[in-house]
Amino acid sequence: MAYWVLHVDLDQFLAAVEILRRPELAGRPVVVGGKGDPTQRGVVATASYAAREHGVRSGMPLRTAAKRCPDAVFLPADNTHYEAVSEEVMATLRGFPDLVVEVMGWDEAFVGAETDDPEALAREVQAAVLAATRLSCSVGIGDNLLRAKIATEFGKPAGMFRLTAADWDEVMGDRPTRALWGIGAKTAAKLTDRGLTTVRELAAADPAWLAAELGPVLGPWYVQLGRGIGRERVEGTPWVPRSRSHETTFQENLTEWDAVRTEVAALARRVAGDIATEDRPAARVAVKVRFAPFSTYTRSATLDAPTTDPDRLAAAALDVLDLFTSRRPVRLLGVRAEFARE
DNA sequence: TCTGGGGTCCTAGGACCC
DNA sequence: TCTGGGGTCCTAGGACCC
Repeated sequence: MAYWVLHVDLDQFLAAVEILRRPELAGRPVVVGGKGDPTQRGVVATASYAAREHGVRSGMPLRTAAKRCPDAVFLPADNTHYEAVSEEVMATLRGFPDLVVEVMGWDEAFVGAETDDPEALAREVQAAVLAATRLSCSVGIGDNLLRAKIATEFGKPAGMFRLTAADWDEVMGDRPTRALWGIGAKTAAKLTDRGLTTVRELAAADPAWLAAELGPVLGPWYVQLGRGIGRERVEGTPWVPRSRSHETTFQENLTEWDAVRTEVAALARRVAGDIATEDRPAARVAVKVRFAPFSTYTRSATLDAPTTDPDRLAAAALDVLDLFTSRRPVRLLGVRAEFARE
Protein backbone atom coordinates (compact mmCIF):
# COMPACT_ATOMS: atom_id res chain seq x y z
CA MET A 1 0.00 0.00 0.00
CA ALA A 2 1.11 3.54 -0.66
CA TYR A 3 1.14 6.55 1.63
CA TRP A 4 -1.20 9.36 0.58
CA VAL A 5 -1.89 12.82 1.93
CA LEU A 6 -5.47 14.12 1.87
CA HIS A 7 -6.26 17.78 2.45
CA VAL A 8 -9.80 18.12 3.78
CA ASP A 9 -11.29 21.59 3.42
CA LEU A 10 -14.84 22.56 4.42
CA ASP A 11 -16.74 24.48 1.72
CA GLN A 12 -17.53 28.12 2.65
CA PHE A 13 -17.29 26.98 6.27
CA LEU A 14 -18.64 29.91 8.30
CA ALA A 15 -21.39 30.68 5.79
CA ALA A 16 -22.35 27.00 5.59
CA VAL A 17 -22.60 26.75 9.38
CA GLU A 18 -24.84 29.81 9.50
CA ILE A 19 -27.03 28.47 6.69
CA LEU A 20 -27.51 25.26 8.70
CA ARG A 21 -28.91 27.35 11.54
CA ARG A 22 -31.11 29.35 9.17
CA PRO A 23 -32.05 27.12 6.24
CA GLU A 24 -34.02 29.94 4.59
CA LEU A 25 -30.62 31.49 3.72
CA ALA A 26 -29.68 28.59 1.43
CA GLY A 27 -28.62 29.89 -1.98
CA ARG A 28 -28.63 33.49 -0.83
CA PRO A 29 -25.59 35.76 -0.61
CA VAL A 30 -24.43 35.46 3.00
CA VAL A 31 -21.50 37.40 4.44
CA VAL A 32 -20.07 36.48 7.85
CA GLY A 33 -17.68 38.82 9.60
CA GLY A 34 -17.10 41.42 12.29
CA LYS A 35 -20.21 42.49 14.14
CA GLY A 36 -22.42 41.71 11.16
CA ASP A 37 -22.94 45.42 10.56
CA PRO A 38 -21.53 46.70 7.27
CA THR A 39 -21.54 50.28 8.54
CA GLN A 40 -19.00 49.33 11.23
CA ARG A 41 -15.28 48.54 11.07
CA GLY A 42 -14.76 44.92 10.19
CA VAL A 43 -13.90 42.57 7.31
CA VAL A 44 -15.42 39.56 5.61
CA ALA A 45 -14.45 36.28 7.28
CA THR A 46 -16.36 34.07 4.83
CA ALA A 47 -18.72 34.83 1.96
CA SER A 48 -21.15 32.24 0.60
CA TYR A 49 -20.73 31.20 -3.03
CA ALA A 50 -23.72 33.36 -4.00
CA ALA A 51 -22.00 36.37 -2.42
CA ARG A 52 -18.71 35.53 -4.15
CA GLU A 53 -20.51 35.76 -7.50
CA HIS A 54 -20.91 39.47 -6.70
CA GLY A 55 -17.18 39.85 -6.09
CA VAL A 56 -17.26 39.59 -2.30
CA ARG A 57 -14.02 38.10 -0.93
CA SER A 58 -12.50 37.18 2.42
CA GLY A 59 -10.60 40.04 4.00
CA MET A 60 -12.64 42.68 2.22
CA PRO A 61 -14.06 45.48 4.38
CA LEU A 62 -17.72 44.84 5.19
CA ARG A 63 -18.53 48.27 3.84
CA THR A 64 -17.12 47.29 0.45
CA ALA A 65 -18.94 43.97 0.50
CA ALA A 66 -22.23 45.82 1.06
CA LYS A 67 -21.53 48.04 -1.94
CA ARG A 68 -20.80 45.07 -4.17
CA CYS A 69 -23.72 43.03 -2.92
CA PRO A 70 -26.42 45.19 -1.29
CA ASP A 71 -28.80 42.22 -1.02
CA ALA A 72 -26.41 40.15 1.07
CA VAL A 73 -27.35 38.99 4.54
CA PHE A 74 -24.67 40.16 6.98
CA LEU A 75 -24.09 38.03 10.06
CA PRO A 76 -21.73 38.55 13.00
CA ALA A 77 -18.91 36.05 13.51
CA ASP A 78 -19.88 33.56 16.22
CA ASN A 79 -16.45 32.09 16.86
CA THR A 80 -17.46 29.97 19.84
CA HIS A 81 -19.99 28.15 17.70
CA TYR A 82 -17.61 27.67 14.75
CA GLU A 83 -15.03 26.23 17.11
CA ALA A 84 -17.55 23.69 18.40
CA VAL A 85 -18.62 22.65 14.88
CA SER A 86 -14.98 22.43 13.81
CA GLU A 87 -14.31 20.12 16.74
CA GLU A 88 -17.10 17.80 15.50
CA VAL A 89 -15.51 17.71 12.05
CA MET A 90 -12.06 16.95 13.43
CA ALA A 91 -13.47 14.28 15.76
CA THR A 92 -15.10 12.67 12.71
CA LEU A 93 -11.73 12.54 10.94
CA ARG A 94 -10.03 11.13 14.02
CA GLY A 95 -12.75 8.50 14.17
CA PHE A 96 -11.26 6.77 11.12
CA PRO A 97 -8.92 3.99 12.18
CA ASP A 98 -5.28 4.34 11.09
CA LEU A 99 -5.61 7.93 9.86
CA VAL A 100 -3.22 10.59 11.10
CA VAL A 101 -4.92 13.98 11.40
CA GLU A 102 -3.11 17.35 11.39
CA VAL A 103 -5.49 20.26 12.00
CA MET A 104 -4.65 23.44 10.09
CA GLY A 105 -7.47 25.70 11.18
CA TRP A 106 -11.19 25.63 11.89
CA ASP A 107 -12.04 24.44 8.43
CA GLU A 108 -9.17 22.34 7.21
CA ALA A 109 -6.94 19.42 8.09
CA PHE A 110 -4.39 17.13 6.52
CA VAL A 111 -4.96 13.42 6.76
CA GLY A 112 -2.25 10.82 6.20
CA ALA A 113 -3.14 7.27 5.26
CA GLU A 114 -1.82 4.03 3.83
CA THR A 115 -4.18 3.13 1.00
CA ASP A 116 -4.23 2.01 -2.60
CA ASP A 117 -7.40 3.94 -3.35
CA PRO A 118 -7.15 7.49 -2.01
CA GLU A 119 -10.24 8.59 -3.97
CA ALA A 120 -12.33 5.95 -2.21
CA LEU A 121 -10.98 7.15 1.14
CA ALA A 122 -11.77 10.74 0.17
CA ARG A 123 -15.36 9.77 -0.61
CA GLU A 124 -15.65 8.02 2.76
CA VAL A 125 -14.32 11.08 4.54
CA GLN A 126 -16.74 13.37 2.71
CA ALA A 127 -19.67 11.10 3.52
CA ALA A 128 -18.71 10.81 7.18
CA VAL A 129 -18.31 14.58 7.61
CA LEU A 130 -21.63 15.17 5.85
CA ALA A 131 -23.41 12.58 8.01
CA ALA A 132 -21.97 13.97 11.24
CA THR A 133 -22.34 17.69 10.55
CA ARG A 134 -24.38 18.16 7.31
CA LEU A 135 -21.38 20.09 5.96
CA SER A 136 -19.74 19.44 2.62
CA CYS A 137 -16.00 19.43 2.10
CA SER A 138 -13.54 19.22 -0.75
CA VAL A 139 -10.55 16.91 -0.71
CA GLY A 140 -7.14 17.34 -2.29
CA ILE A 141 -5.11 14.19 -2.77
CA GLY A 142 -1.34 14.40 -3.08
CA ASP A 143 1.99 12.68 -2.60
CA ASN A 144 2.92 15.46 -0.14
CA LEU A 145 1.18 18.19 1.86
CA LEU A 146 1.90 20.95 -0.65
CA ARG A 147 0.39 19.09 -3.60
CA ALA A 148 -2.62 17.91 -1.57
CA LYS A 149 -3.29 21.47 -0.39
CA ILE A 150 -3.09 22.90 -3.89
CA ALA A 151 -5.18 20.05 -5.32
CA THR A 152 -8.12 21.01 -3.10
CA GLU A 153 -8.74 24.19 -5.08
CA PHE A 154 -9.39 22.11 -8.19
CA GLY A 155 -11.92 19.97 -6.33
CA LYS A 156 -14.12 22.75 -4.97
CA PRO A 157 -16.90 22.63 -4.16
CA ALA A 158 -17.66 19.23 -2.68
CA GLY A 159 -15.33 17.38 -5.05
CA MET A 160 -11.83 15.99 -5.10
CA PHE A 161 -8.66 16.22 -7.17
CA ARG A 162 -5.39 14.32 -7.26
CA LEU A 163 -2.07 16.09 -7.84
CA THR A 164 1.31 14.32 -7.78
CA ALA A 165 4.82 14.63 -9.12
CA ALA A 166 3.62 12.90 -12.30
CA ASP A 167 1.28 15.71 -13.34
CA TRP A 168 2.66 18.67 -11.35
CA ASP A 169 4.23 20.39 -14.34
CA GLU A 170 1.26 19.78 -16.59
CA VAL A 171 -1.25 21.16 -14.04
CA MET A 172 0.80 23.92 -12.41
CA GLY A 173 3.64 24.80 -14.79
CA ASP A 174 1.90 27.63 -16.65
CA ARG A 175 0.20 29.11 -13.58
CA PRO A 176 1.50 32.24 -11.83
CA THR A 177 3.73 31.69 -8.79
CA ARG A 178 1.00 33.29 -6.68
CA ALA A 179 -0.94 30.01 -7.00
CA LEU A 180 1.59 28.35 -4.68
CA TRP A 181 0.89 27.90 -0.99
CA GLY A 182 3.38 30.26 0.66
CA ILE A 183 3.76 32.81 -2.12
CA GLY A 184 1.66 35.92 -1.65
CA ALA A 185 1.26 39.09 -3.68
CA LYS A 186 4.53 40.67 -2.45
CA THR A 187 6.71 37.67 -3.16
CA ALA A 188 5.04 37.05 -6.52
CA ALA A 189 5.90 40.64 -7.48
CA LYS A 190 9.54 40.21 -6.36
CA LEU A 191 9.79 37.03 -8.41
CA THR A 192 8.29 38.75 -11.46
CA ASP A 193 10.89 41.53 -11.04
CA ARG A 194 13.53 38.83 -11.37
CA GLY A 195 12.01 37.27 -14.46
CA LEU A 196 10.14 34.46 -12.73
CA THR A 197 6.44 34.63 -13.56
CA THR A 198 5.24 31.05 -13.81
CA VAL A 199 5.60 28.03 -11.57
CA ARG A 200 7.68 26.34 -14.26
CA GLU A 201 10.14 29.25 -14.38
CA LEU A 202 10.44 29.24 -10.60
CA ALA A 203 11.06 25.49 -10.61
CA ALA A 204 13.94 25.95 -13.03
CA ALA A 205 15.58 28.79 -11.07
CA ASP A 206 18.95 28.37 -9.35
CA PRO A 207 18.38 28.03 -5.58
CA ALA A 208 21.73 29.65 -4.72
CA TRP A 209 20.92 32.68 -6.86
CA LEU A 210 17.48 33.05 -5.30
CA ALA A 211 19.07 32.65 -1.85
CA ALA A 212 21.25 35.66 -2.57
CA GLU A 213 18.24 37.56 -3.91
CA LEU A 214 15.54 36.76 -1.36
CA GLY A 215 17.20 35.21 1.67
CA PRO A 216 19.15 32.10 2.61
CA VAL A 217 16.10 30.08 3.65
CA LEU A 218 13.27 31.61 1.66
CA GLY A 219 15.06 31.73 -1.70
CA PRO A 220 15.73 27.99 -1.97
CA TRP A 221 12.35 27.22 -0.42
CA TYR A 222 10.55 29.11 -3.18
CA VAL A 223 12.32 26.97 -5.76
CA GLN A 224 11.15 23.86 -3.92
CA LEU A 225 7.61 25.23 -3.97
CA GLY A 226 7.89 25.69 -7.72
CA ARG A 227 8.83 22.05 -8.04
CA GLY A 228 5.94 20.95 -5.86
CA ILE A 229 8.29 19.58 -3.23
CA GLY A 230 7.27 19.65 0.43
CA ARG A 231 6.75 17.64 3.58
CA GLU A 232 5.54 14.13 2.86
CA ARG A 233 4.31 12.88 6.23
CA VAL A 234 1.31 14.17 8.15
CA GLU A 235 2.22 14.83 11.79
CA GLY A 236 -0.25 13.67 14.41
CA THR A 237 1.51 15.16 17.41
CA PRO A 238 -0.47 18.06 18.88
CA TRP A 239 0.72 21.54 18.04
CA VAL A 240 2.34 23.45 20.89
CA PRO A 241 1.54 27.17 20.55
CA ARG A 242 4.43 29.66 20.58
CA SER A 243 2.35 32.64 21.65
CA ARG A 244 -1.08 33.90 22.68
CA SER A 245 -2.48 37.30 21.83
CA HIS A 246 -5.51 39.51 21.78
CA GLU A 247 -6.10 42.67 19.80
CA THR A 248 -8.94 45.10 19.30
CA THR A 249 -9.81 47.57 16.59
CA PHE A 250 -11.86 50.37 18.10
CA GLN A 251 -14.98 51.60 16.36
CA GLU A 252 -13.86 55.12 17.32
CA ASN A 253 -10.16 55.91 17.55
CA LEU A 254 -8.84 56.41 21.07
CA THR A 255 -7.60 59.96 21.54
CA GLU A 256 -6.89 59.92 25.29
CA TRP A 257 -3.68 58.18 26.33
CA ASP A 258 -5.25 57.19 29.66
CA ALA A 259 -7.81 55.18 27.70
CA VAL A 260 -4.99 53.56 25.72
CA ARG A 261 -3.31 52.50 28.97
CA THR A 262 -6.57 51.11 30.35
CA GLU A 263 -7.18 49.05 27.20
CA VAL A 264 -3.64 47.67 27.10
CA ALA A 265 -3.91 46.55 30.72
CA ALA A 266 -7.26 44.89 29.98
CA LEU A 267 -5.85 43.07 26.93
CA ALA A 268 -2.87 41.91 28.99
CA ARG A 269 -5.23 40.47 31.60
CA ARG A 270 -7.17 38.60 28.92
CA VAL A 271 -3.94 37.12 27.61
CA ALA A 272 -2.92 36.25 31.18
CA GLY A 273 -6.22 34.40 31.58
CA ASP A 274 -5.51 32.34 28.46
CA ILE A 275 -1.98 31.38 29.38
CA ALA A 276 -2.97 30.59 32.96
CA THR A 277 -5.52 28.11 31.53
CA GLU A 278 -2.72 26.45 29.60
CA ASP A 279 -0.40 26.71 32.59
CA ARG A 280 2.51 27.96 30.50
CA PRO A 281 4.22 31.13 31.71
CA ALA A 282 5.02 33.95 29.32
CA ALA A 283 8.67 34.84 28.77
CA ARG A 284 8.13 37.93 26.57
CA VAL A 285 5.40 40.46 26.07
CA ALA A 286 4.75 42.54 22.96
CA VAL A 287 2.43 45.50 22.49
CA LYS A 288 1.05 46.49 19.09
CA VAL A 289 -0.24 49.98 18.38
CA ARG A 290 -1.94 50.98 15.16
CA PHE A 291 -2.21 54.75 14.91
CA ALA A 292 -4.83 56.30 12.66
CA PRO A 293 -5.13 55.96 9.81
CA PHE A 294 -3.19 52.68 9.64
CA SER A 295 0.50 52.82 10.65
CA THR A 296 1.34 49.90 12.86
CA TYR A 297 4.23 49.46 15.29
CA THR A 298 5.28 46.76 17.72
CA ARG A 299 7.47 47.00 20.82
CA SER A 300 8.41 44.08 23.01
CA ALA A 301 10.51 43.08 26.00
CA THR A 302 11.76 39.93 27.65
CA LEU A 303 10.39 39.55 31.18
CA ASP A 304 12.76 39.38 34.15
CA ALA A 305 11.25 35.99 34.86
CA PRO A 306 8.46 34.01 33.12
CA THR A 307 5.03 34.55 34.65
CA THR A 308 1.31 33.87 34.31
CA ASP A 309 0.41 36.50 36.91
CA PRO A 310 -2.14 39.00 35.48
CA ASP A 311 -0.80 41.93 37.55
CA ARG A 312 2.77 41.36 36.45
CA LEU A 313 1.77 40.83 32.84
CA ALA A 314 -0.35 43.99 32.82
CA ALA A 315 2.48 45.97 34.42
CA ALA A 316 4.97 44.59 31.88
CA ALA A 317 2.64 45.48 29.00
CA LEU A 318 2.29 49.04 30.31
CA ASP A 319 6.09 49.32 30.57
CA VAL A 320 6.37 48.26 26.93
CA LEU A 321 3.60 50.72 25.99
CA ASP A 322 5.79 53.46 27.51
CA LEU A 323 8.29 52.84 24.70
CA PHE A 324 5.77 54.57 22.40
CA THR A 325 6.12 58.32 22.51
CA SER A 326 3.62 59.39 19.84
CA ARG A 327 0.19 60.47 21.08
CA ARG A 328 -1.65 60.29 17.78
CA PRO A 329 -5.17 58.77 17.78
CA VAL A 330 -5.10 54.99 18.18
CA ARG A 331 -7.10 52.66 15.96
CA LEU A 332 -5.95 49.28 17.29
CA LEU A 333 -4.21 47.87 20.33
CA GLY A 334 -2.83 44.37 20.83
CA VAL A 335 -0.95 42.42 23.48
CA ARG A 336 0.94 39.21 22.77
CA ALA A 337 2.63 36.87 25.22
CA GLU A 338 5.39 34.57 23.98
CA PHE A 339 6.17 31.35 25.75
CA ALA A 340 9.71 30.31 26.54
CA ARG A 341 11.15 28.25 23.67
CA GLU A 342 11.59 24.56 24.50
C1' DT B 1 -11.42 49.02 -1.01
C1' DC B 2 -10.19 53.16 4.49
C1' DT B 3 -8.28 47.91 5.51
C1' DG B 4 -10.36 41.84 11.74
C1' DG B 5 -8.18 38.74 14.78
C1' DG B 6 -5.12 34.95 15.73
C1' DG B 7 -1.11 32.93 14.55
C1' DT B 8 3.94 31.40 12.41
C1' DC B 9 8.43 31.99 10.50
C1' DC B 10 12.32 34.60 8.32
C1' DT B 11 15.48 38.56 7.90
C1' DA B 12 18.56 41.97 9.22
C1' DG B 13 20.93 45.09 12.22
C1' DG B 14 22.97 46.07 16.55
C1' DA B 15 24.74 44.62 21.06
C1' DC B 16 27.83 41.94 23.26
C1' DC B 17 31.33 38.48 23.96
C1' DC B 18 35.57 35.97 22.98
C1' DT C 1 45.91 53.59 17.52
C1' DC C 2 40.35 53.02 15.18
C1' DT C 3 40.90 48.03 13.70
C1' DG C 4 39.38 41.34 13.03
C1' DG C 5 36.11 37.81 12.68
C1' DG C 6 32.76 34.57 14.45
C1' DG C 7 28.82 33.44 17.27
C1' DT C 8 24.62 34.36 19.73
C1' DC C 9 20.94 37.03 21.59
C1' DC C 10 17.58 40.68 21.23
C1' DT C 11 14.44 43.38 18.71
C1' DA C 12 11.44 45.30 14.86
C1' DG C 13 9.43 44.55 10.74
C1' DG C 14 7.78 41.91 6.83
C1' DA C 15 5.27 38.28 4.67
C1' DC C 16 2.17 34.74 4.75
C1' DC C 17 -1.74 31.80 6.21
C1' DC C 18 -6.56 30.66 8.06
